[in-house]
Amino acid sequence: VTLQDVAKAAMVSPTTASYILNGRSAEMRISADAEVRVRQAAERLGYRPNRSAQNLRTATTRTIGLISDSVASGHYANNMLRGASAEAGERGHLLLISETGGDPKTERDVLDEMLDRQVDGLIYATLVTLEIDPPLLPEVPPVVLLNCTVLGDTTRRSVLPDEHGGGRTAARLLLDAGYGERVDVIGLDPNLRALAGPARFRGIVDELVERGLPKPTVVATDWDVVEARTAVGSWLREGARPEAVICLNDRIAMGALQAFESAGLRVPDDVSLVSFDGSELAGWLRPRITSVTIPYTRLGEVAARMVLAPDEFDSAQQLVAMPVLEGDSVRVRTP
Amino acid sequence: VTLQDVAKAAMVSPTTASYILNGRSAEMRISADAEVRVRQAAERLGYRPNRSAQNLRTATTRTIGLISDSVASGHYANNMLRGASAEAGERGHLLLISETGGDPKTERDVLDEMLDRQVDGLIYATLVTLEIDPPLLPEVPPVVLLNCTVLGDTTRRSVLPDEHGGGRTAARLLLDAGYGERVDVIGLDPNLRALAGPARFRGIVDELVERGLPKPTVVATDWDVVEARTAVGSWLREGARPEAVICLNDRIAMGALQAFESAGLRVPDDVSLVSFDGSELAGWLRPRITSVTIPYTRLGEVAARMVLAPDEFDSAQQLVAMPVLEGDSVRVRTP
DNA sequence: CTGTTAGCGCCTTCAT
DNA sequence: ATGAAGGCGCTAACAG
Repeated sequence: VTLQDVAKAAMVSPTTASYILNGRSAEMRISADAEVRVRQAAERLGYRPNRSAQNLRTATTRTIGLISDSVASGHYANNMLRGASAEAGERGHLLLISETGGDPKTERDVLDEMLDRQVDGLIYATLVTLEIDPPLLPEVPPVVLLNCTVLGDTTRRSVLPDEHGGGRTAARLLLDAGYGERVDVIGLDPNLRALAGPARFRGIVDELVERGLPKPTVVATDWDVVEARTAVGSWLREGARPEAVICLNDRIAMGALQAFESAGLRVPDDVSLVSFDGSELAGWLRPRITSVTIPYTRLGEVAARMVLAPDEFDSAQQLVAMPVLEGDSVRVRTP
Repeated sequence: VTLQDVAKAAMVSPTTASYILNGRSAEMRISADAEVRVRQAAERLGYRPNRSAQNLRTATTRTIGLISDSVASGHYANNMLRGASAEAGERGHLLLISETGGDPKTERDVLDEMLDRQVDGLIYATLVTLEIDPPLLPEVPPVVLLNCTVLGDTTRRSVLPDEHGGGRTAARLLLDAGYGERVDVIGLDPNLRALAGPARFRGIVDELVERGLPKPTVVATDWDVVEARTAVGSWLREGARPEAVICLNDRIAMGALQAFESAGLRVPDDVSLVSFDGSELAGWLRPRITSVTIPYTRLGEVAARMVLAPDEFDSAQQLVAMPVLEGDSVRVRTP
């Protein structure tokens, strides 16, 4: 059942029907009578516009493409998808997704594929926050970088968690609880390509230093439960007596927790702990970990909004705040 | 740059160009000369077919829609997306996704939206394995149910993990290690709508009973770390002395582990443990948990394949085997 | 206020 | 072996 049919049934021309069904009857001053007839006919015949035809005609698809290295595989990052999808849906768009596995060739192919399909916008997302070398992204349709940024390019739109601010938050959490003389940071790994760790660390340092407090000591470890357990274990065996630690993510926190436990240290009684990510894991551990959350859903939402309504943003670079997920891993210090 | 342009540049008619570019030159016996000219022209001009036009003309979009209650939010289930996307990609299709949050109204809207867009197939996925009341799904395009099934409908295509077989596997894991007189199952929750628990349990029971072993005892608990910890805790306090337990999922295993530890029971020295899901969590725990894995990626792949190539399947109901993720939580019993 | 007309870019039957 | 012509369903000038 085509627009023609509806028009015929309502005894108007296709044009009139088109305008009415697209909610533009006002600007054409169409008779209320015709309007009703058309709407009823459409309803009665179960008319649905043919999107392919509309697409061809308008060179627009109400579709936004999301290319990712592996967003849909990450265990939390998928919330980015959810957020983006929801926001896109709000605005009458659907999400076309594809993963590249990080392979540049597939990346190009997928990109072309999406452009061929005339997506109205593109989100280029990475699982882990990082700096990328500019892939050959077009200027039209609008592209937004999600969870990544192009080194030194401030004009390219991008959405990132405010890791630095998150670092400050984490530090403040401990400072407010009375710790300050010494804060230990677990998990800085100089080898990682990811931006998150260093940014979080700088945030922590800045917060401490601004208050005239000493820089934190650092325990290096991979971002992995088992590695962290081992690293913290030997650190403790070397005689460390931490009172307040910041783990650079929840998996490290889990490993640290296990190590503390093995060493007879109790959280939060003997050592207070704060971490990052705000994953479900933080809530599963005992005690529940207080964690500075990566706002994945929000990131996705903002990215989609940025694609569909760039004008609603003043800056091309959007930092999304990292809220705190409260747990029971911080004890207020009583002197 | 349109097909016209290419044809003109190659000095052939659009028809000829079309046939060549669609790899159908053979069936039209087009001159090798023309073929080369067209291909070169296309290459030189950077010709890309207009998908919208093709869509309109062929009433086909090389697109498959994936509607889910919240797949993209689950912490592992997103691998379904990955699998589906990869398989679709293999076959030259892109995935159009949308979440409904389980709301029937949005569900209908999204469905219509996808049909309007002429998707070539649909996957209807649920995060948790369950039986659903038939939503108003069409017969065309082909629809495949992913991780869910319509009560009593055996014609409807669906893809599910073989939970029952997984239950057997879990039981066998323990039996092969020398346990058998008593196996305890933790996590059966009669209130849950999900199919997985009961199916896993039946698999376990069947395996035991077939070998003439007693039925397992059951500890009821929610599928949640904290609940499980509490439930197992009181179970132990009531005097239970388990030797071999099957946790109905990894989060329960985590809770149970914590409870065992609190009670001074060590895994696997004092009690052997097997669980389900095969999530990353299983590898993070100490000891690493041996877990019967939900093959999410595979499920997604199979679903996509089923949509695009139904003929490759003999049965409408596909059960995907649940492989074992080996951990260190089972000790071979020495009598 | 409404209808006529002309494509959007491609595929495909039919004629040559 | 190739070209001409029509139409997929819709929108938007332009006329009335």
